[in-house]
Amino acid sequence: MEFTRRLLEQFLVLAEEKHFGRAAERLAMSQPPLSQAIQRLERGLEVTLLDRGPGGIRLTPAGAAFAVEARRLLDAQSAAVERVRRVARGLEGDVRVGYVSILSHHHLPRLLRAAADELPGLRVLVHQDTTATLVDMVRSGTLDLAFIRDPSPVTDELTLRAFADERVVAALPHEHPLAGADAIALGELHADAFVLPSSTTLPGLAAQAQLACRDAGFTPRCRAEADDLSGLLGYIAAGLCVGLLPEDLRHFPVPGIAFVPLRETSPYLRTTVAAVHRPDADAAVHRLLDLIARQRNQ
Amino acid sequence: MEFTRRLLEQFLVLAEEKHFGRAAERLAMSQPPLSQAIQRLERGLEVTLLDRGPGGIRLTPAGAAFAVEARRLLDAQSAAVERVRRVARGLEGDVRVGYVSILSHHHLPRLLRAAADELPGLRVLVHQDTTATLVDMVRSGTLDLAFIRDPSPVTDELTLRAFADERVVAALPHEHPLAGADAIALGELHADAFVLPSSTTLPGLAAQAQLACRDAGFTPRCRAEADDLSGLLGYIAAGLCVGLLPEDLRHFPVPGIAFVPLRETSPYLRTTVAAVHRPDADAAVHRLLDLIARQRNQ
DNA sequence: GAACTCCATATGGTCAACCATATCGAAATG
DNA sequence: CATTTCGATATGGTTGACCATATGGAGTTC
Repeated sequence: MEFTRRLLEQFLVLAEEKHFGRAAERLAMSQPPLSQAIQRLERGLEVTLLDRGPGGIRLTPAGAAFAVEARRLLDAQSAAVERVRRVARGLEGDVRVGYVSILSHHHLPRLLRAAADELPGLRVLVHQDTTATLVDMVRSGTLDLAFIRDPSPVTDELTLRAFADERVVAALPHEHPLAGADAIALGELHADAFVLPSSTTLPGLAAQAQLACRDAGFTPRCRAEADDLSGLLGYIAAGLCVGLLPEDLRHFPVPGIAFVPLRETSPYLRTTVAAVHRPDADAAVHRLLDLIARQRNQ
Repeated sequence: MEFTRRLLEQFLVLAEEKHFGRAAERLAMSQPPLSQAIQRLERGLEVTLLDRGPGGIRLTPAGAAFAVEARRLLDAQSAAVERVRRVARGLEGDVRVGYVSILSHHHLPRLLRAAADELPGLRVLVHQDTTATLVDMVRSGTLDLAFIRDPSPVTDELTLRAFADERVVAALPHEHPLAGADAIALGELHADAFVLPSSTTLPGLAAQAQLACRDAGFTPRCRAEADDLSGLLGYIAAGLCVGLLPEDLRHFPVPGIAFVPLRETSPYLRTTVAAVHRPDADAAVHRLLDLIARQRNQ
């Protein structure tokens, strides 16, 4: 016994019409095969669905129940097909997204909000980790997509898309003598203690800071390293260190910290946000990437 | 495109094995037709379900989604069949049951409790009305089953099953001089005012009371008629009337009323409870009737 | 009782589903 | 480069699903 859509439809029409002849007409077929189809159905279910009285037919209670179930089965099938097609088109489903801590306050929430608005069927599962680990997870397929601050460790078969290019600015405690300046030269910080992103979490940003300072004629005294954003900002807000950080942190006002632009225009004082994914990423990932690209143009 | 159970099963096994050869083996078929079946499925859905990489296959996100949906569809089908069969066997479904008010305190709740225990899948929809209306509703198919006190109006094609035969006893206000007696003769009430069931609601019981009194040598003075049980009992408890009522009302102690057996053994002083239904009633009704029959033997 | 209604049965034809065997082609392996 | 692995393709056969027309048979109606 197979519950062909056709068979279910035949029964449903018959249940409505309560008349083999009229039902057959609506089904664009002749009456005898409809009789046979319903008989097959009843034999398959081992249940009598109709009371064939003279002058027409009536549904048995089982028949009425099956009419409901048949409708449900048809709907369930259509829904299943719809769902699968939406998943295939990337309009529904799960996307596992990784990100580094430093993006958690601005770029990530912006993306999540946009995704929720424009791709409400998508479930974005987020995971924070170090740059290297994220890249490995994308490579191995544990993540579909990762947002990193620094493309340096991405060398091989992965696809990389930069989507924000920002200046690095000085992050100073409010009590720092230069905290009120419009702009400063990096060299003015040569005597300060620095907090740097840990080289495992954000290798690129840490290295860039070193190089920028070298170009400015000094080696930064590194008092602390921090794994994550709140660690970095904590040291600065506490007045213990100064930092060199992407200017997007401005969007997230932290009490006790002033962000001051630098006069230098070195490539070491610029930083990008990039999305990494496997080139064979599925449709949902591409939807997300498109969304990012569109956002950038706004 | 039809979602044959076979086809869904084929996909599910393949999704588990991730290998056409092994899946085909488990499905007791050779590999090529399995390939074709999956291709048909993909063409039908217009969705790629598998990534055929060298060294095996992987499910696409849509494929994974469809695996879930396929399992659901199969389960839904089985559930539908199960449900319909249970309805056909009378283990599930709705039964519309009518009853007269006088049964509401004892016989009906007993039945409902027993039904809930032994036929938990059955939904019993109850409706209270007069005897005549109930019988009409059963005849017309508005009700499946009705419990009445008095079979008199059931004359035609309906089936009747008596399931309780009880004495009629005197219902006296506590302050009545005979309220404390072990038993009384009906004649002792010849001077009392009576409350009788209304002749529309319970025609049999009203007529029986009249006849019993006539046999005892007097015509009862009827001070009141009541449509329902609380009306009847209300008049008695208020001390305004005496009544002749089925002894099952004892099970429902009413403050202010004493039930006193009668010495007479007239057929007019016996009353039955009966179930009425159409002879072609469905399985659920017969389950209920069987349940009543079994209860009676306990 | 003749005509009619309505569903069941009988018979036959078409076609797609389903399966098998044999073979191909691409990629990985040693 | 030969071999192996693994899925796709080619070809052919069987079967059941599905439909049509013609007919039967029970019950109703005039």
